[in-house]
Amino acid sequence: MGEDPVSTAASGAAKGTQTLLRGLDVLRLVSEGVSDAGSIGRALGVPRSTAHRLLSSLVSAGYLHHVPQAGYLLGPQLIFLGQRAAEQRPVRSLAEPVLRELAGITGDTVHLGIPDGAEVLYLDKIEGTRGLEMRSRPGQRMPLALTGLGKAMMLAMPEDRWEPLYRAAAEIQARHPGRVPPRPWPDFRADLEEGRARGFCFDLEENEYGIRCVGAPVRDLSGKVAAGLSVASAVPFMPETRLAELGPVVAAHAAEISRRLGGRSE
Amino acid sequence: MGEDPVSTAASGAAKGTQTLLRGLDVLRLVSEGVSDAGSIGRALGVPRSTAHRLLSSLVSAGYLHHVPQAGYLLGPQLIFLGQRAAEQRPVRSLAEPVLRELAGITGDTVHLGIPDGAEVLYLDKIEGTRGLEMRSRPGQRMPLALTGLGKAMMLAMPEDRWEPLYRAAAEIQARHPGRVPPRPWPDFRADLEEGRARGFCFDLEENEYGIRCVGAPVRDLSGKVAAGLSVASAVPFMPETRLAELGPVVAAHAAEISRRLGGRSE
DNA sequence: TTATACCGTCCCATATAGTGGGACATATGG
DNA sequence: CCATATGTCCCACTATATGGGACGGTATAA
Repeated sequence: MGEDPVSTAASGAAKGTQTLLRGLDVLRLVSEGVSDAGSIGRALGVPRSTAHRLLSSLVSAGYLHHVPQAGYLLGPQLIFLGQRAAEQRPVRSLAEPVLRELAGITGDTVHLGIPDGAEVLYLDKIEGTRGLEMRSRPGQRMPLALTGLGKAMMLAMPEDRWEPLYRAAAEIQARHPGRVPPRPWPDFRADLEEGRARGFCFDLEENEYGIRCVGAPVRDLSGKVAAGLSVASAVPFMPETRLAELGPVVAAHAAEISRRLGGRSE
Repeated sequence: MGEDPVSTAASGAAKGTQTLLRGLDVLRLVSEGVSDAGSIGRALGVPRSTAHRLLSSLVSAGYLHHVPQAGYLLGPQLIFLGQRAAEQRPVRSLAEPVLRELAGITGDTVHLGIPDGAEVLYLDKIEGTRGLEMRSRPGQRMPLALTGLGKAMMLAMPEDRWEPLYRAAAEIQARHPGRVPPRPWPDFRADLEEGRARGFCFDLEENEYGIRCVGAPVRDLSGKVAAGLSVASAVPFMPETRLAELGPVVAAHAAEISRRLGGRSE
């Protein structure tokens, strides 16, 4: 049938193992709240019969949970694997206590991410105590140039990578009509250069209206960028003066994580 | 070929969809640190060729990450789904702020779990500030009768379920030589009865040497058990006097979660 | 209340889709 | 330097997933 071009986003014909990929797509659908065999079959373009078989297998393996007259939910095995996946990135475990301390000091939401191609991959998120909720989640991806976190990492990259990353981001943003358009390249570049000089950068509602943040890069012992760190909050909590005093604090915590990365490798 | 009987443990012939189940087994193996196609094929009883095809598919779907000359790691998609899986349990989101407060007050590690058959499923864990690390993880399972958290939930169950749960736990424990053997049934039962009268229960190094904890059950609006809550720490931080004063605090927080469950259903 | 639509579950003939043996290039270690 | 091991690719074979359909139970509509 017709494929909606928005679904699996990137690569179209991922080769190999149809059954496995279908099963994984079932997980994705359930994570989006589709919770009965009929709808899942429809979304996948397969008969209910097939969808049901996949669902049963996933349930029996603990990847899904089936609540009799309610539907399917993501299962405990995914909670477990998700935890493990996060732990397998050494940066994440090393950084966690530092993030927690920073969240405690500032009261705001703290993010940790690593660069992955032209995107930032969110690895951890410590909620602030102001009770406001951000859309970001660990495991999520965003173009590097569009977030404070991503820009923080760009500060520690060679300058010749800036423009391609900016272009990639602008292109993606252009495909989503509702989004905030990125600022012009010269401004963007100037902003990054200022940031590099200071050691930290700002995001003044560029990514999301109403949210401001301060970020700084984490480097490994060779000096290359290993991760990024940001503190985010709603505009009323983030006046210019606070942004300015938060900068060095964030940079210091990023440096502390860098220091810890120097220890053991495992 | 010969199957080692320890591998997939529980259910033998899970019917249906071999390919999918194999793929999921690959995820499990990678989570255990097996990180190359050869070993994975061997552990699964399939040729490298097949293992490689599964691995590639999982990589292309973002469930695994492949580091060229190092091996396979759990991928970002699992971090994302794990997060979602935890959020899809309403208890977890409702309880989190309460857990955090309790962790703040006590300085110790706080666990949240729900009953799942004869086991407790850990849903959330807030680390204490004493810097000691416990083996428990969200997504993990343990027999109900062997943990403070599990016993807390048993307090809110009908008495006729106590003995079968105790037996199930004892049986499992018997299969693991190194573990602490459970106390005799009459003692266990008496302990639970005292606990029910008080509204909270203790775990005095029954599950793990050196760890003591205090737990209390969370009930839904119909009065049935919905979850359990426990505060755990090392013996030096948990003298008898502290256990006694912690009890009512834990019970009060459990009650607060129960109250919050009364709100909306979604 | 009765009627209807939908869901979960199971079965089975068909051919599609996964399988696994093997070959090749590249990288690691002795 | 050679030996070992890993990622990658190919292709004939058949084991395996597929999907049409039927049945019983449950919620929603009439």
